[in-house]
Amino acid sequence: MVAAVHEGTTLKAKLFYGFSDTSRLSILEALRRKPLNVSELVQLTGLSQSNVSNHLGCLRDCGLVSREQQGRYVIYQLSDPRVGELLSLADEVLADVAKGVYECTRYTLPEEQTNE
Amino acid sequence: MVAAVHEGTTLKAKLFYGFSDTSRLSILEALRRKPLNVSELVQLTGLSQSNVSNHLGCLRDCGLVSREQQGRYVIYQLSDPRVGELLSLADEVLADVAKGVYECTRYTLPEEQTNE
DNA sequence: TTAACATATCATTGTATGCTGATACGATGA
DNA sequence: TCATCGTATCAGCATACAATGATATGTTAA
Repeated sequence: MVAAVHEGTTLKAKLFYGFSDTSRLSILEALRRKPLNVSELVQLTGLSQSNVSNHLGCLRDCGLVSREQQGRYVIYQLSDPRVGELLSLADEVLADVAKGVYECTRYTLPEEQTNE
Repeated sequence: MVAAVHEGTTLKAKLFYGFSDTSRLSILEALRRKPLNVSELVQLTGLSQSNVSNHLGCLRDCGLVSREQQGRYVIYQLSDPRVGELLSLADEVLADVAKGVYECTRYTLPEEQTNE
């Protein structure tokens, strides 16, 4: 390991990493529509409470979502509209590249769950 | 695990995962400027040949880069201009959110390598 | 065919991290 | 204060995957 990895590259990798997990993506997609508290997110995503909380902590640390306490609820929302834009652009790219991604066997699909 | 994870979400996660590694990002950033063969990428990124080849295989499987054999060289290039756009948009988002991502301790920084 | 170069693949290993269950913390209302 | 609800944190486990080194495949030229 000798090469220069721009600081920017490291940051970008971390940013993308925030989006690279189905659980976190589900959370972000949900928040894209409107702010939600943790319980609502648990309901919508079907993830465990601790799991959601963990991912929220991570997303918050990275500045992708912001947090506001309201009574005993904590409301989360996207901290920047461009977070949503990134998701949209990804959708567009996927519209063309989807087949490739779909067939990509290098990463493990967490088993296709195509209900909804 | 009961909840529905849209197929689209899974795909998006995989797409982002392609961008979530400094090695792959370095490769993509390099290809963003112009098509390159593997040896050039090895040189530019400082990664080992097998490592670069592995990542290229992954990026290719996912449809993010395309491959063209030219004599004994294999030229790689971004398969879609929007791949570059995603990188640009990420840069923009980072311009505002960078501090947060930088200080995000949930993910391990592969030790800051800020030379270049 | 053989040598030399370019790229791809494979097995292995270490590590990072997602998930779970239990528990702690915090806020509200009785 | 106590009970309850909502959220956060922690330890442990299982697993995915990045990196390495060795080797295989493929291409060109002599």
